[in-house]
Amino acid sequence: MIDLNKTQQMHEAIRLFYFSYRVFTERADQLLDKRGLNRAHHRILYFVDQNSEGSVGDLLKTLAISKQALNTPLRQLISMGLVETSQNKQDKRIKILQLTQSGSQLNSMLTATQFELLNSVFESAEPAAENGWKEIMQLITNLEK
Amino acid sequence: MIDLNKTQQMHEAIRLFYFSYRVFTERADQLLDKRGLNRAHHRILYFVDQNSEGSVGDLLKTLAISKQALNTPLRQLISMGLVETSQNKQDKRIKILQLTQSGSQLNSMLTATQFELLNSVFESAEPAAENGWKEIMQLITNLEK
DNA sequence: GTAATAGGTCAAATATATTGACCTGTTGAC
DNA sequence: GTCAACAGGTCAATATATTTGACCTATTAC
Repeated sequence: MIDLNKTQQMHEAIRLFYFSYRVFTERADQLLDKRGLNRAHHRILYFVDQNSEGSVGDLLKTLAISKQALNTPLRQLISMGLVETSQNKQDKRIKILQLTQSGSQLNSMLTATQFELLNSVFESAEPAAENGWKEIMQLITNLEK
Repeated sequence: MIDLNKTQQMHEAIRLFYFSYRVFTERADQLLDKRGLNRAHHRILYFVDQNSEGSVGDLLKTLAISKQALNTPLRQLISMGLVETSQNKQDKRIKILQLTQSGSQLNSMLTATQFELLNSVFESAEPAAENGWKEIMQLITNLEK
């Protein structure tokens, strides 16, 4: 027998993924826009913060974009004094990326809006929901080849 | 006291959202690309299917884009015979959108890859995880103003 | 009869990303 | 020491997305 209910549930899950991601990024996008920045800049700030002292190549792998696509927003962040670079001592070809103090401050502000959103949702949900959500998201992430 | 652990967990949640969404859309994007279509076309197919006999205006509200941005991909789908239009009997200004048989077929194919992904993840996770995930996603979606 | 609505289109501007080609400087293998 | 490989950067051409603004046709509502 065809499980129509299951099909409906799956459609619901797909819709939830789409809308929730949109809501999730909305506030940070607005804040970025005020400074002439966009989601690409946010991702750079976020991952440079998370992988402090990482190289340009590391960032390219993480974001899975071309180096030309990274170049423009990264250069802007550097010239705005939000990201600073240094040289790897062992291998001088490698450029190390780090947030400056103001870069860190902006990143914290952006991230805070997403913190608050997740936090409020985790708190208003059933106690088990947070872990369930994380488990599912982790499993999906792990599917990446 | 500052809860560093909490901060780390929140960072982890943000990262999970980013990567899982990327993985989630990856396969469908590849299939679309083979036909010269993209995610925008997919969204149209998906929401026209979900809200069958909905109007152009309904679709615009759902997708939250400008009518000019909708126009091109929608026109392409119509000329490819994937979406068909008809007129609302009560109000002739309103154009009703529906998937054709081949539009429905393509949509099913695309959606199937996301079904399979979610299904396999829901099945390999703890039994409670699926509902937890849905609850969280629903709560986030409901935050939309 | 006139304003509002649903939908469509042209145009200009902007943004985003891609591929390809080529450059500098550094490292590592031999 | 030479030379290939690598990390990073840049120019150019192209494609694609998406926005705002202006304006158009039908149709409907008052």
